[in-house]
Amino acid sequence: MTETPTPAQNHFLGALPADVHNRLRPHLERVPMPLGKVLYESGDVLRHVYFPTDSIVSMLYVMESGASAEISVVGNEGFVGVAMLMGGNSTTGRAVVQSAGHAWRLPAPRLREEFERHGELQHLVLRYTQSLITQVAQTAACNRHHTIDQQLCRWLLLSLDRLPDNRLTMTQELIANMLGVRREGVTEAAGKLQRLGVIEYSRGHITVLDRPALEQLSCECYAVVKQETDRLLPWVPVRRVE
Amino acid sequence: MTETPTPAQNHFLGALPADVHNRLRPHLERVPMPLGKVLYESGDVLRHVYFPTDSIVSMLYVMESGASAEISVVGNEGFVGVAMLMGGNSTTGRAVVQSAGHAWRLPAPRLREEFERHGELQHLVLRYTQSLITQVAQTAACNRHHTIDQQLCRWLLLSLDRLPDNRLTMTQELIANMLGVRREGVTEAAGKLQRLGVIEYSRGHITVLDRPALEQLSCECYAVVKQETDRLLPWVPVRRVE
DNA sequence: CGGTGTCTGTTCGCTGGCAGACATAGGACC
DNA sequence: GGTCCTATGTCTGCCAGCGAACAGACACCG
Repeated sequence: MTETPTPAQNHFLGALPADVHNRLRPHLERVPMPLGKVLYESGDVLRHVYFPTDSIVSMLYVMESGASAEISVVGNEGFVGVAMLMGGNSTTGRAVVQSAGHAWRLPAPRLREEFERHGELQHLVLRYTQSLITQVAQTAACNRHHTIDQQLCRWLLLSLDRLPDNRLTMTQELIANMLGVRREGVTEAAGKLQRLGVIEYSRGHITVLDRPALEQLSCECYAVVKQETDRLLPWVPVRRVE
Repeated sequence: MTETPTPAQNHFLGALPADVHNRLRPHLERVPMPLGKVLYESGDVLRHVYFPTDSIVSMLYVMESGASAEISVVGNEGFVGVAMLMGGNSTTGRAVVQSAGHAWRLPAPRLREEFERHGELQHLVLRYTQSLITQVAQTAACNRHHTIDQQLCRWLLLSLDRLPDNRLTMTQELIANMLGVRREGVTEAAGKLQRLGVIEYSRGHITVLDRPALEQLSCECYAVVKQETDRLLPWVPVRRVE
């Protein structure tokens, strides 16, 4: 990402008509997204929305016991803060930066204003919301029925689709938190993938060597979500299989 | 339910301003909702939306393996077919009548027209959508971390809130499908509740005897969803604790 | 260069829930 | 009243994933 940063590096922003873009542009601010940064805590009022370019944000639910589970992932295909437009102004769950990078930040009232013009932006937001619901729902079913091995593959693929290359920076501990399983479980699953030559990793750096194999080993959930997302968000460039 | 049926028996319809109600009323048709009826199959184009009065509809995801999992529940607080308004026109997942009764049915285009007036109906729909997302997300986390025992309690409470009395008509087999677990698991969990005197059941008829106990035994997920739903849908009468 | 903290690998025992198989029992229907 | 079906109860393996504990190993920092 050495090119000049532009809002269009976020595909949602890139899909907006020129007039909408021009209205929002003055209020968009490029901000760094350091790993682990918490954008919203459960119950917070949403002051800004974030359009990631090369970063990834996870929505996490944290239970009373302290256990957590990832609900959905947001990368350069969408934005963080949908709840703000739905009338609730706040959200259950926590938004955490899961992969460091940058995002464009917009004050919540600016997005709301534009949403209430009932124009193209509203259509896009609603479609995006629908794709989010699909993702969350599939996660629910996946959590019920699939093994850690399968879910790890799904999760790697989801992340990969939102990153510029085939290398991820994240520890097994972090992945375990996202999947809502023990770190040891991830170690074991990742070990299998490593032995199969599908991935390679060391101390927080994962390189995907064989993406097709990953898709093979993943549960159906990845493909289901991807297909529905591509249908609902036709503006997101479909990633070539490497 | 011996009173004359009116649309307002569905609280969502009941919350609409008079003018909106008057526009929709001629197109509303009261239909029976027999147990097990499939309203939508995965991928179907949505032709109608359904506003349950005394019935309950479950959104199910069915996996390739045939295993299923309930994603969300809809009763007299909302309606089935949100996806139609979000721009996708179809859903992933299946909508099944989980508790027999009736609903008001509206042709999808009529609802869409009204939605696109950007008036009060749109606001209500968006808030309702937000509450659905919360429910689905909490289900995902619940599926990951909680036991069958806890989930059964949660599920009974969710159903109870949507029914006129404290009696449910549903077999353990059916509940197992909803929770995405084996029938034997439900038998065991229900047996415990029966022994504790919390419920009573025989051959598909469940009577809840001690609702507070049920809330005690349930995981936090019920309360979380309920609280957020009450916040987002203030028009739904809060049910007194019996 | 050595120390310290972070990340990863591995082990042991335990339990929740699965798979399958089968026994019983209340209703419904003839 | 008998027969059959559906709903429920229970059992025997079995395994994935948990909890806890610990050992090596790389990486950075002073």
